[in-house]
Amino acid sequence: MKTRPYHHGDLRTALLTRAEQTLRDKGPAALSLRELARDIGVSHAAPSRHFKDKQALLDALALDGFDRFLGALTAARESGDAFADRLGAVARAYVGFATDNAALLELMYSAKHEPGASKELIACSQRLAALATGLVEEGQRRDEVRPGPVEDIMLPVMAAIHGFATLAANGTLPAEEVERGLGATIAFALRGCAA
Amino acid sequence: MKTRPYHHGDLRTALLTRAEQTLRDKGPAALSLRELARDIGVSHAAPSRHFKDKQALLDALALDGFDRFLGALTAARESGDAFADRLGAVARAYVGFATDNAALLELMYSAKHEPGASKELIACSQRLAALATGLVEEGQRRDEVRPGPVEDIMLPVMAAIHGFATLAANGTLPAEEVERGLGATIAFALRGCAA
DNA sequence: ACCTGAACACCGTTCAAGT
DNA sequence: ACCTGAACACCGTTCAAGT
Repeated sequence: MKTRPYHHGDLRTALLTRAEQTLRDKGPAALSLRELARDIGVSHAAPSRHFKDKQALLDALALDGFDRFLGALTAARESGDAFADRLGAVARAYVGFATDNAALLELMYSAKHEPGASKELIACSQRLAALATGLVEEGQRRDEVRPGPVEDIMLPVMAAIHGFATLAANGTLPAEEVERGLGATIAFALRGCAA
Repeated sequence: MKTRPYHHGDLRTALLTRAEQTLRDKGPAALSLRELARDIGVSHAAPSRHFKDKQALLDALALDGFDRFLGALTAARESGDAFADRLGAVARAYVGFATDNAALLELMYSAKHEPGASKELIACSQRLAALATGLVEEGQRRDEVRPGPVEDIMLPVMAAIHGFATLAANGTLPAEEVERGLGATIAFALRGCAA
Protein backbone atom coordinates (compact mmCIF):
# COMPACT_ATOMS: atom_id res chain seq x y z
CA MET A 1 0.00 0.00 0.00
CA LYS A 2 1.06 3.55 -0.64
CA THR A 3 1.99 5.53 2.43
CA ARG A 4 -0.18 8.56 2.73
CA PRO A 5 1.63 11.87 2.43
CA TYR A 6 2.17 14.02 5.50
CA HIS A 7 -1.16 14.72 7.15
CA HIS A 8 -3.55 14.55 4.25
CA GLY A 9 -1.53 15.51 1.22
CA ASP A 10 -3.87 17.65 -0.75
CA LEU A 11 -6.80 18.49 1.42
CA ARG A 12 -7.82 21.43 -0.71
CA THR A 13 -8.34 19.31 -3.81
CA ALA A 14 -9.98 16.55 -1.80
CA LEU A 15 -12.48 19.03 -0.38
CA LEU A 16 -13.37 20.44 -3.78
CA THR A 17 -13.74 17.02 -5.37
CA ARG A 18 -15.90 15.70 -2.58
CA ALA A 19 -17.96 18.88 -2.46
CA GLU A 20 -18.78 18.66 -6.14
CA GLN A 21 -19.75 15.02 -5.71
CA THR A 22 -22.11 15.90 -2.85
CA LEU A 23 -23.52 18.82 -4.81
CA ARG A 24 -24.29 16.50 -7.70
CA ASP A 25 -25.72 13.69 -5.56
CA LYS A 26 -27.59 15.47 -2.81
CA GLY A 27 -27.94 19.10 -3.80
CA PRO A 28 -26.52 22.33 -2.41
CA ALA A 29 -28.59 22.25 0.79
CA ALA A 30 -26.81 19.04 1.86
CA LEU A 31 -23.36 20.58 1.56
CA SER A 32 -21.81 20.96 5.00
CA LEU A 33 -18.19 21.70 5.80
CA ARG A 34 -18.28 19.43 8.82
CA GLU A 35 -19.68 16.51 6.86
CA LEU A 36 -17.10 17.08 4.14
CA ALA A 37 -14.34 16.95 6.72
CA ARG A 38 -15.84 13.82 8.27
CA ASP A 39 -16.05 12.06 4.90
CA ILE A 40 -12.44 12.89 4.09
CA GLY A 41 -11.24 11.98 7.55
CA VAL A 42 -9.91 15.24 8.93
CA SER A 43 -11.08 17.37 11.82
CA HIS A 44 -13.94 19.77 11.26
CA ALA A 45 -11.59 22.71 11.66
CA ALA A 46 -9.13 21.55 9.02
CA PRO A 47 -10.95 23.02 6.00
CA SER A 48 -10.47 26.52 7.35
CA ARG A 49 -6.74 26.29 6.50
CA HIS A 50 -7.70 26.13 2.82
CA PHE A 51 -10.95 28.09 2.64
CA LYS A 52 -11.53 31.00 4.96
CA ASP A 53 -15.22 30.17 5.16
CA LYS A 54 -17.91 28.15 3.47
CA GLN A 55 -18.54 30.81 0.84
CA ALA A 56 -14.88 30.66 -0.20
CA LEU A 57 -15.24 26.96 -0.91
CA LEU A 58 -18.44 27.58 -2.88
CA ASP A 59 -16.69 30.30 -4.86
CA ALA A 60 -13.83 27.97 -5.71
CA LEU A 61 -16.35 25.37 -6.84
CA ALA A 62 -18.16 27.92 -8.97
CA LEU A 63 -14.93 29.16 -10.52
CA ASP A 64 -13.94 25.63 -11.41
CA GLY A 65 -17.33 25.11 -13.00
CA PHE A 66 -17.07 28.32 -15.00
CA ASP A 67 -13.72 27.24 -16.37
CA ARG A 68 -15.13 24.00 -17.71
CA PHE A 69 -18.27 25.76 -18.92
CA LEU A 70 -16.34 28.39 -20.85
CA GLY A 71 -14.04 25.70 -22.22
CA ALA A 72 -16.99 23.78 -23.62
CA LEU A 73 -18.59 26.90 -25.09
CA THR A 74 -15.34 28.13 -26.62
CA ALA A 75 -14.81 24.79 -28.33
CA ALA A 76 -18.39 24.78 -29.61
CA ARG A 77 -17.99 28.27 -31.03
CA GLU A 78 -15.54 26.86 -33.62
CA SER A 79 -17.97 24.23 -34.94
CA GLY A 80 -18.32 24.67 -38.69
CA ASP A 81 -18.19 28.01 -40.48
CA ALA A 82 -21.77 29.17 -40.81
CA PHE A 83 -23.34 31.23 -38.04
CA ALA A 84 -26.23 28.78 -37.82
CA ASP A 85 -23.88 25.88 -37.08
CA ARG A 86 -21.88 27.82 -34.53
CA LEU A 87 -24.90 29.15 -32.70
CA GLY A 88 -26.45 25.68 -32.66
CA ALA A 89 -23.28 24.13 -31.27
CA VAL A 90 -22.95 26.78 -28.56
CA ALA A 91 -26.59 26.35 -27.57
CA ARG A 92 -26.18 22.57 -27.37
CA ALA A 93 -23.02 22.90 -25.30
CA TYR A 94 -24.75 25.39 -23.00
CA VAL A 95 -27.78 23.19 -22.44
CA GLY A 96 -25.63 20.06 -22.17
CA PHE A 97 -23.57 21.59 -19.40
CA ALA A 98 -26.70 22.82 -17.66
CA THR A 99 -28.42 19.44 -17.62
CA ASP A 100 -25.23 17.59 -16.65
CA ASN A 101 -24.34 20.07 -13.89
CA ALA A 102 -27.65 21.55 -12.77
CA ALA A 103 -26.71 22.21 -9.15
CA LEU A 104 -23.27 23.50 -10.08
CA LEU A 105 -24.69 25.94 -12.63
CA GLU A 106 -27.09 27.27 -10.04
CA LEU A 107 -24.16 27.73 -7.67
CA MET A 108 -22.16 29.49 -10.39
CA TYR A 109 -24.92 32.00 -10.99
CA SER A 110 -25.67 32.63 -7.33
CA ALA A 111 -21.99 32.90 -6.39
CA LYS A 112 -21.50 35.43 -9.16
CA HIS A 113 -24.04 37.90 -7.84
CA GLU A 114 -23.18 37.45 -4.17
CA PRO A 115 -22.28 40.84 -2.57
CA GLY A 116 -18.52 40.16 -2.44
CA ALA A 117 -18.21 38.21 -5.67
CA SER A 118 -14.58 37.59 -6.57
CA LYS A 119 -12.93 39.35 -9.48
CA GLU A 120 -12.28 36.01 -11.14
CA LEU A 121 -15.96 35.13 -11.06
CA ILE A 122 -16.92 38.45 -12.57
CA ALA A 123 -14.25 37.98 -15.23
CA CYS A 124 -15.81 34.63 -16.16
CA SER A 125 -19.16 36.26 -16.58
CA GLN A 126 -17.60 38.85 -18.87
CA ARG A 127 -15.81 36.22 -20.90
CA LEU A 128 -19.17 34.58 -21.49
CA ALA A 129 -20.69 37.86 -22.67
CA ALA A 130 -17.68 38.48 -24.92
CA LEU A 131 -18.04 35.04 -26.47
CA ALA A 132 -21.69 35.66 -27.31
CA THR A 133 -20.98 39.13 -28.66
CA GLY A 134 -18.14 37.85 -30.82
CA LEU A 135 -20.34 35.12 -32.24
CA VAL A 136 -23.06 37.54 -33.27
CA GLU A 137 -20.65 40.12 -34.68
CA GLU A 138 -19.02 37.45 -36.77
CA GLY A 139 -22.44 36.47 -38.07
CA GLN A 140 -23.13 40.09 -38.98
CA ARG A 141 -19.79 40.36 -40.84
CA ARG A 142 -20.76 37.28 -42.82
CA ASP A 143 -24.16 38.84 -43.56
CA GLU A 144 -25.82 35.86 -41.91
CA VAL A 145 -27.17 37.99 -39.09
CA ARG A 146 -29.17 41.16 -39.62
CA PRO A 147 -27.35 44.44 -38.99
CA GLY A 148 -27.97 46.65 -35.95
CA PRO A 149 -26.57 47.06 -32.42
CA VAL A 150 -25.03 43.74 -31.30
CA GLU A 151 -26.54 43.94 -27.83
CA ASP A 152 -30.05 44.05 -29.26
CA ILE A 153 -29.43 40.67 -30.87
CA MET A 154 -26.93 39.06 -28.50
CA LEU A 155 -29.01 39.67 -25.38
CA PRO A 156 -32.24 38.04 -26.61
CA VAL A 157 -30.28 35.10 -28.02
CA MET A 158 -28.48 34.52 -24.73
CA ALA A 159 -31.74 35.00 -22.82
CA ALA A 160 -33.41 32.30 -24.91
CA ILE A 161 -30.54 29.85 -24.55
CA HIS A 162 -30.05 30.54 -20.86
CA GLY A 163 -33.78 30.42 -20.20
CA PHE A 164 -34.17 27.15 -22.04
CA ALA A 165 -31.16 25.70 -20.23
CA THR A 166 -32.63 26.50 -16.81
CA LEU A 167 -36.03 25.08 -17.78
CA ALA A 168 -34.32 21.91 -18.97
CA ALA A 169 -31.94 21.66 -16.01
CA ASN A 170 -34.47 22.14 -13.23
CA GLY A 171 -36.95 19.69 -14.67
CA THR A 172 -39.64 22.19 -15.61
CA LEU A 173 -39.28 20.66 -19.05
CA PRO A 174 -39.40 16.82 -18.88
CA ALA A 175 -36.16 15.16 -20.03
CA GLU A 176 -37.81 13.52 -23.02
CA GLU A 177 -38.89 16.88 -24.38
CA VAL A 178 -35.51 18.57 -24.05
CA GLU A 179 -34.06 17.51 -27.39
CA ARG A 180 -37.04 18.67 -29.41
CA GLY A 181 -37.41 21.87 -27.41
CA LEU A 182 -33.74 22.63 -27.89
CA GLY A 183 -34.10 22.25 -31.65
CA ALA A 184 -37.12 24.54 -31.61
CA THR A 185 -35.29 27.11 -29.50
CA ILE A 186 -32.26 27.13 -31.81
CA ALA A 187 -34.51 27.48 -34.86
CA PHE A 188 -36.41 30.29 -33.15
CA ALA A 189 -33.19 32.12 -32.28
CA LEU A 190 -31.94 31.81 -35.86
CA ARG A 191 -35.22 33.24 -37.13
CA GLY A 192 -34.80 36.21 -34.80
CA CYS A 193 -31.25 36.75 -36.06
CA ALA A 194 -31.95 36.24 -39.75
CA ALA A 195 -30.74 38.91 -42.15
CA MET B 1 -54.72 50.38 22.87
CA LYS B 2 -56.21 47.33 21.28
CA THR B 3 -56.03 44.21 23.37
CA ARG B 4 -54.15 41.53 21.53
CA PRO B 5 -56.19 38.46 20.68
CA TYR B 6 -55.62 35.24 22.57
CA HIS B 7 -51.98 34.24 22.36
CA HIS B 8 -50.89 35.78 19.08
CA GLY B 9 -53.98 35.97 16.98
CA ASP B 10 -52.79 35.03 13.58
CA LEU B 11 -49.33 33.63 13.88
CA ARG B 12 -49.48 31.91 10.52
CA THR B 13 -50.04 35.14 8.63
CA ALA B 14 -47.51 36.98 10.76
CA LEU B 15 -44.88 34.36 9.95
CA LEU B 16 -45.53 34.55 6.23
CA THR B 17 -45.51 38.35 6.15
CA ARG B 18 -42.34 38.60 8.14
CA ALA B 19 -40.67 35.83 6.13
CA GLU B 20 -41.34 37.59 2.86
CA GLN B 21 -39.96 40.80 4.31
CA THR B 22 -36.77 39.05 5.40
CA LEU B 23 -36.50 37.31 2.05
CA ARG B 24 -36.72 40.66 0.31
CA ASP B 25 -34.32 42.47 2.65
CA LYS B 26 -31.70 39.89 3.47
CA GLY B 27 -32.07 37.02 1.04
CA PRO B 28 -33.10 33.40 1.43
CA ALA B 29 -29.96 32.35 3.31
CA ALA B 30 -30.88 34.69 6.18
CA LEU B 31 -34.30 33.11 6.65
CA SER B 32 -34.40 31.22 9.96
CA LEU B 33 -37.48 29.92 11.73
CA ARG B 34 -36.00 30.76 15.12
CA GLU B 35 -35.24 34.33 14.13
CA LEU B 36 -38.71 34.72 12.65
CA ALA B 37 -40.22 33.53 15.93
CA ARG B 38 -37.97 35.88 17.89
CA ASP B 39 -38.94 38.88 15.73
CA ILE B 40 -42.61 38.14 16.15
CA GLY B 41 -42.30 37.45 19.84
CA VAL B 42 -43.27 33.80 20.18
CA SER B 43 -41.26 30.79 21.26
CA HIS B 44 -39.05 29.10 18.70
CA ALA B 45 -41.31 26.05 18.74
CA ALA B 46 -44.50 27.96 17.98
CA PRO B 47 -44.13 28.01 14.16
CA SER B 48 -44.35 24.22 14.08
CA ARG B 49 -48.07 24.46 14.90
CA HIS B 50 -48.62 26.19 11.56
CA PHE B 51 -45.89 24.77 9.36
CA LYS B 52 -44.70 21.22 9.85
CA ASP B 53 -41.17 22.22 8.92
CA LYS B 54 -39.20 24.98 7.29
CA GLN B 55 -39.88 23.69 3.80
CA ALA B 56 -43.62 23.93 4.44
CA LEU B 57 -43.25 27.62 5.20
CA LEU B 58 -41.15 28.13 2.09
CA ASP B 59 -43.77 26.29 0.03
CA ALA B 60 -46.53 28.52 1.39
CA LEU B 61 -44.45 31.56 0.54
CA ALA B 62 -43.83 30.25 -2.98
CA LEU B 63 -47.51 29.48 -3.48
CA ASP B 64 -48.46 32.96 -2.41
CA GLY B 65 -45.92 34.37 -4.84
CA PHE B 66 -47.23 32.22 -7.68
CA ASP B 67 -50.75 33.47 -7.07
CA ARG B 68 -49.69 37.09 -7.42
CA PHE B 69 -47.45 36.26 -10.36
CA LEU B 70 -50.21 34.47 -12.26
CA GLY B 71 -52.61 37.26 -11.42
CA ALA B 72 -50.30 39.84 -12.94
CA LEU B 73 -49.68 37.74 -16.05
CA THR B 74 -53.36 36.94 -16.53
CA ALA B 75 -54.23 40.63 -16.40
CA ALA B 76 -51.44 41.48 -18.84
CA ARG B 77 -52.67 38.83 -21.28
CA GLU B 78 -55.81 40.95 -21.89
CA SER B 79 -53.88 44.08 -22.88
CA GLY B 80 -55.06 45.24 -26.28
CA ASP B 81 -56.17 42.90 -29.05
CA ALA B 82 -53.11 42.29 -31.20
CA PHE B 83 -50.77 39.42 -30.37
CA ALA B 84 -47.82 41.81 -30.33
CA ASP B 85 -49.44 43.95 -27.62
CA ARG B 86 -50.44 40.99 -25.52
CA LEU B 87 -47.06 39.29 -25.71
CA GLY B 88 -45.32 42.58 -24.89
CA ALA B 89 -47.56 43.15 -21.88
CA VAL B 90 -47.02 39.62 -20.58
CA ALA B 91 -43.27 39.93 -21.01
CA ARG B 92 -43.24 43.25 -19.16
CA ALA B 93 -45.36 41.85 -16.35
CA TYR B 94 -43.08 38.80 -16.12
CA VAL B 95 -39.89 40.83 -15.95
CA GLY B 96 -41.48 43.39 -13.63
CA PHE B 97 -42.42 40.70 -11.15
CA ALA B 98 -38.98 39.13 -11.43
CA THR B 99 -37.10 42.34 -10.71
CA ASP B 100 -39.48 43.36 -7.91
CA ASN B 101 -39.42 39.92 -6.29
CA ALA B 102 -36.09 38.41 -7.25
CA ALA B 103 -35.58 36.26 -4.16
CA LEU B 104 -39.21 35.17 -4.10
CA LEU B 105 -39.12 34.10 -7.75
CA GLU B 106 -36.01 32.05 -7.09
CA LEU B 107 -37.81 30.43 -4.17
CA MET B 108 -40.86 29.75 -6.35
CA TYR B 109 -38.80 27.93 -8.93
CA SER B 110 -36.73 25.95 -6.46
CA ALA B 111 -39.77 25.00 -4.34
CA LYS B 112 -41.50 23.79 -7.46
CA HIS B 113 -38.88 21.23 -8.36
CA GLU B 114 -38.19 20.06 -4.81
CA PRO B 115 -38.68 16.24 -4.51
CA GLY B 116 -42.01 16.46 -2.67
CA ALA B 117 -43.40 19.53 -4.42
CA SER B 118 -47.01 20.15 -3.49
CA LYS B 119 -49.83 19.59 -5.96
CA GLU B 120 -50.78 23.25 -5.72
CA LEU B 121 -47.30 24.35 -6.74
CA ILE B 122 -47.30 22.01 -9.72
CA ALA B 123 -50.75 23.28 -10.66
CA CYS B 124 -49.41 26.85 -10.70
CA SER B 125 -46.62 25.81 -13.01
CA GLN B 126 -49.18 24.25 -15.35
CA ARG B 127 -51.40 27.32 -15.27
CA LEU B 128 -48.40 29.34 -16.41
CA ALA B 129 -47.76 26.95 -19.29
CA ALA B 130 -51.45 27.05 -20.23
CA LEU B 131 -51.43 30.83 -20.26
CA ALA B 132 -48.47 30.92 -22.62
CA THR B 133 -49.93 28.24 -24.87
CA GLY B 134 -53.28 30.04 -25.03
CA LEU B 135 -51.58 33.29 -25.95
CA VAL B 136 -49.69 31.73 -28.85
CA GLU B 137 -52.68 29.75 -30.10
CA GLU B 138 -54.77 32.88 -30.13
CA GLY B 139 -52.06 34.59 -32.15
CA GLN B 140 -52.11 31.73 -34.62
CA ARG B 141 -55.90 31.94 -34.97
CA ARG B 142 -55.55 35.63 -35.73
CA ASP B 143 -52.84 34.81 -38.31
CA GLU B 144 -50.42 37.00 -36.39
CA VAL B 145 -48.25 34.04 -35.45
CA ARG B 146 -46.91 31.53 -37.96
CA PRO B 147 -48.61 28.12 -38.03
CA GLY B 148 -47.03 24.96 -36.65
CA PRO B 149 -46.97 23.02 -33.36
CA VAL B 150 -47.67 25.46 -30.50
CA GLU B 151 -44.94 24.01 -28.30
CA ASP B 152 -42.29 24.79 -30.90
CA ILE B 153 -43.21 28.47 -30.62
CA MET B 154 -44.42 28.75 -27.03
CA LEU B 155 -41.35 27.12 -25.51
CA PRO B 156 -38.72 29.38 -27.14
CA VAL B 157 -40.82 32.46 -26.36
CA MET B 158 -41.13 31.51 -22.70
CA ALA B 159 -37.45 30.58 -22.58
CA ALA B 160 -36.50 34.02 -23.88
CA ILE B 161 -38.77 35.87 -21.47
CA HIS B 162 -37.83 33.70 -18.51
CA GLY B 163 -34.16 33.87 -19.35
CA PHE B 164 -34.23 37.63 -19.73
CA ALA B 165 -36.15 37.95 -16.47
CA THR B 166 -33.54 35.97 -14.54
CA LEU B 167 -30.67 37.94 -16.09
CA ALA B 168 -32.44 41.17 -15.12
CA ALA B 169 -33.43 40.00 -11.64
CA ASN B 170 -30.08 38.66 -10.54
CA GLY B 171 -28.15 41.68 -11.70
CA THR B 172 -26.27 40.02 -14.55
CA LEU B 173 -27.80 42.77 -16.63
CA PRO B 174 -27.31 46.20 -15.00
CA ALA B 175 -30.58 47.89 -14.00
CA GLU B 176 -30.10 50.76 -16.46
CA GLU B 177 -29.93 48.32 -19.37
CA VAL B 178 -33.04 46.36 -18.44
CA GLU B 179 -35.59 48.56 -20.21
CA ARG B 180 -33.76 48.58 -23.51
CA GLY B 181 -32.92 44.89 -23.29
CA LEU B 182 -36.53 44.07 -22.56
CA GLY B 183 -37.64 45.97 -25.65
CA ALA B 184 -35.05 44.12 -27.73
CA THR B 185 -36.13 40.77 -26.31
CA ILE B 186 -39.81 41.42 -27.03
CA ALA B 187 -38.97 42.53 -30.58
CA PHE B 188 -36.80 39.45 -31.04
CA ALA B 189 -39.56 37.15 -29.80
CA LEU B 190 -42.08 38.77 -32.15
CA ARG B 191 -39.71 38.26 -35.06
CA GLY B 192 -39.43 34.59 -34.17
CA CYS B 193 -43.21 34.30 -34.04
CA ALA B 194 -43.97 36.30 -37.17
CA ALA B 195 -46.28 34.74 -39.74
C1' DA C 1 -56.41 24.78 20.06
C1' DC C 2 -52.26 27.09 20.70
C1' DC C 3 -48.06 27.88 22.76
C1' DT C 4 -43.71 27.13 25.99
C1' DG C 5 -39.26 25.11 27.72
C1' DA C 6 -36.06 21.82 27.59
C1' DA C 7 -33.61 18.58 24.95
C1' DC C 8 -31.24 16.56 20.86
C1' DA C 9 -28.45 16.47 17.01
C1' DC C 10 -26.70 19.18 14.02
C1' DC C 11 -24.29 23.65 11.94
C1' DG C 12 -20.06 27.46 10.84
C1' DT C 13 -16.30 29.82 12.89
C1' DT C 14 -12.48 30.78 15.95
C1' DC C 15 -8.37 29.87 18.56
C1' DA C 16 -5.06 27.93 21.56
C1' DA C 17 -2.37 24.02 21.27
C1' DG C 18 -0.06 20.19 19.19
C1' DT C 19 3.21 17.83 15.40
C1' DA D 1 2.89 24.61 7.41
C1' DC D 2 -0.89 21.90 8.60
C1' DC D 3 -4.02 19.97 11.61
C1' DT D 4 -6.67 18.96 16.29
C1' DG D 5 -9.92 19.68 20.25
C1' DA D 6 -12.60 22.47 22.74
C1' DA D 7 -15.61 26.29 22.83
C1' DC D 8 -19.19 29.58 21.19
C1' DA D 9 -23.25 31.00 19.13
C1' DC D 10 -26.24 29.58 16.23
C1' DC D 11 -29.66 26.18 13.64
C1' DG D 12 -34.29 22.79 12.82
C1' DT D 13 -37.15 19.47 15.00
C1' DT D 14 -39.54 17.00 18.65
C1' DC D 15 -42.20 16.42 22.77
C1' DA D 16 -43.90 16.65 27.32
C1' DA D 17 -46.15 20.10 29.74
C1' DG D 18 -48.78 24.24 30.45
C1' DT D 19 -53.03 27.65 29.57
